[in-house]
Amino acid sequence: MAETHGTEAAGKFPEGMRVLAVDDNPVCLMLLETLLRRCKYHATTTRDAETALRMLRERTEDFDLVISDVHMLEMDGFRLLELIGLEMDLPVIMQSANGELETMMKGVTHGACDYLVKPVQLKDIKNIWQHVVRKRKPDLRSHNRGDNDSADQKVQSGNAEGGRVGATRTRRKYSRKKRSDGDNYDGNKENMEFSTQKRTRVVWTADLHRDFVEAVNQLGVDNAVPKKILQIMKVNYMTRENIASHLQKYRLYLKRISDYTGMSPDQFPARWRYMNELQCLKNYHEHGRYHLSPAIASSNSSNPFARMNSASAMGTHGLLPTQSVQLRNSKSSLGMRTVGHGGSPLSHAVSEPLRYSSNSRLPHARNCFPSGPSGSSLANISNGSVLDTNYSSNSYADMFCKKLWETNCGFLAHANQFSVQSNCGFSALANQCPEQSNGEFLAPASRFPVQLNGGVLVPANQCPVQSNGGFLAPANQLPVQSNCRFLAPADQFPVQYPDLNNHPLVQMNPPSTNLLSTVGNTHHFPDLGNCSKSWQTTAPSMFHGLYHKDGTSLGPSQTSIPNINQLSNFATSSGQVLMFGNELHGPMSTIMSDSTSVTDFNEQMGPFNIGNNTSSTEMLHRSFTLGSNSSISPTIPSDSSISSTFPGLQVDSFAMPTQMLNGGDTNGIFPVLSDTIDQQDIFDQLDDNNGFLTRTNGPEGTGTLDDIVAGLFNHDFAKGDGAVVDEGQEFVP
DNA sequence: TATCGAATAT
DNA sequence: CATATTCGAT
Repeated sequence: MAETHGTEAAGKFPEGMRVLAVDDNPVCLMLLETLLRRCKYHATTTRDAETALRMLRERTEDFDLVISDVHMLEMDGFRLLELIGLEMDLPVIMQSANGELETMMKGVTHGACDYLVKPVQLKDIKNIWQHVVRKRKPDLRSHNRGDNDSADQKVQSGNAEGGRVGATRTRRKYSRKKRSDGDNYDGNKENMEFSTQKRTRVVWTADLHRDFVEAVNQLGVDNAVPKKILQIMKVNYMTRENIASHLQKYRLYLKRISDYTGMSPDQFPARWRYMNELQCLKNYHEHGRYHLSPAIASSNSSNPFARMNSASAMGTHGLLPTQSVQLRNSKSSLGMRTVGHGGSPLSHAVSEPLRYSSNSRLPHARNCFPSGPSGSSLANISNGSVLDTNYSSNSYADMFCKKLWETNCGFLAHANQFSVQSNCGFSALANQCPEQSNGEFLAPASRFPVQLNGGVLVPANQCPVQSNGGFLAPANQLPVQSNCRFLAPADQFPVQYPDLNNHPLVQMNPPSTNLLSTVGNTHHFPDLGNCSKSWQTTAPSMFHGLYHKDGTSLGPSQTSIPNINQLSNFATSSGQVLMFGNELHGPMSTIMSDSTSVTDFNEQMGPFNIGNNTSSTEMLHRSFTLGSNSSISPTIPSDSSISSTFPGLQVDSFAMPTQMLNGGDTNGIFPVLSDTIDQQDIFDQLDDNNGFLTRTNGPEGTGTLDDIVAGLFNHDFAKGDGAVVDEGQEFVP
């Protein structure tokens, strides 16, 4: 059989193969080394396993294969074998003078790819390179199955899944379905039990998941079945079962989304874009401008709505309604989980939610709690600071958003409340809607939110001509919005509200840190050394109950929390919904390709990102770490993302609000002027955000935090009804 | 621990 | 194939 050597094919492999030889017997070791050299391998020798392990750990990639004696003083060869099997993916050959079958069996079942009986001879050593090849090219082995390759034989004979033994870690090592293979299952079972090699599982990386989602989209959610998905994905090491398992989880995830929104998953792009545009409008209203980025805006930068090509707009952050959390320790996620916000202080206080099915752990309201703006909570609100405490969760932010949309942004508004439409609204310009033979107009996708198919036929008589010559497309012409008009009256727009009348109790911990020293209403940050930055508080709170008696910030130790069950359906540990955006990437591509990158005020400005998980303590630390003026401060994260987004861009080492960096794609958030990031602008935004969160002198009902929180609790704090939350007390509205 | 993601069973 | 249960982690 012609062996393929993979990457070595071009070279002289196996010549120069790097072998680490371990034997505490110097004579044996020397003999082994000699043999290795004679085979033109590159041999490294050591007399103790500890050293070998250290060498391997430090530079795994410098070795191709390990030969170890079984009987050694300090560390048994089997132990070494085990550790190598666990930590790295190297072929290991055991050798000993003991030719007992039992010992050899132990070696092989513990993951050794070969077992040599001393005295080792040249012919034994000559062929060991095959183990390396096999290890590196797992798919070769399926072809090898049944081949009479001598080195193969030994390995395969003890294992039903010889074709997969020793596969790289991301590959399945064995599979029960192979039971029906016909060969000796009992023996295999034993091997499984004895095997000390890490059991390999498919790890769904973001990339894999993206491919998966693409495949699902390609097939259509309803038609997507594991087998077809697998075919499209073309991942040779995965089984249909792997896909099925993931699909199961993915469907549950989609279900959570639709439960949350009342929309089917494919309706999301519309909603999303709508939110985005509302945000844009809001920014425009408040600031009278859009932030166009000369560095990144393309030629048709006059289209202020076409900014779907930012990661934030794509949903990696920001515009997605923020989430409440199911409290638990953080873990990585593909975004398909119920939980979020790692390290919540409440994690110990909650129990596992009801499990209707083990893969669908539907969140129980009890496991969720709302919190305030980024890194803050009621405690922070109470003293007017926006500092971190241990509270973190997003559902307040969510409600906050909704309130703001309602009161400020016209989320539930009629079309005529979108004044910006007069120049750049949702209406399609007539000359961009080619008339069809049937008298209808084909609106370009970029003008309408959900035209996954590249356009929509808008009957002319349903598109009232606007003063600018555009047509206002009614939502019912937009395919995905079957149950609501795009510019619909409020009652037709399915905004999800939390059930504020149902308040399960949730334990809340008081903040564990108090980094602040308070001077007047300005907070200083002692941890920051010489840093002169301070955080101006802007608003005292009406929530007196949240003050500690001595005036320091204190959160409620127990309070009533609105039932936010509806909001708890998706969350990620970072407050981001990573895969969500990715999933939309495909459907959105039509829009994106016809879009212009526009830097708006970042998500911080609006309500959407308030629930960012980035603790503001951390943020402040980073933000106000003042670097030298000559280089990028290492404390600034995401430098690389900046520079990759803006090649050649000089980033001054100023205080960079981390949260902005985290808050989305730089395309979407950085005010970029003349190829430099405008520091002042960032701080302006930051200040504005802070003010936005905490101002008290806004128009009535326009979304001061107190207004909103009061609203959440159905309680008129403004009337001075007094504290409702106190330490150890239950809040009764 | 509780509870995840993936594997496996039904 | 869909759904439920189990498994192996952390």
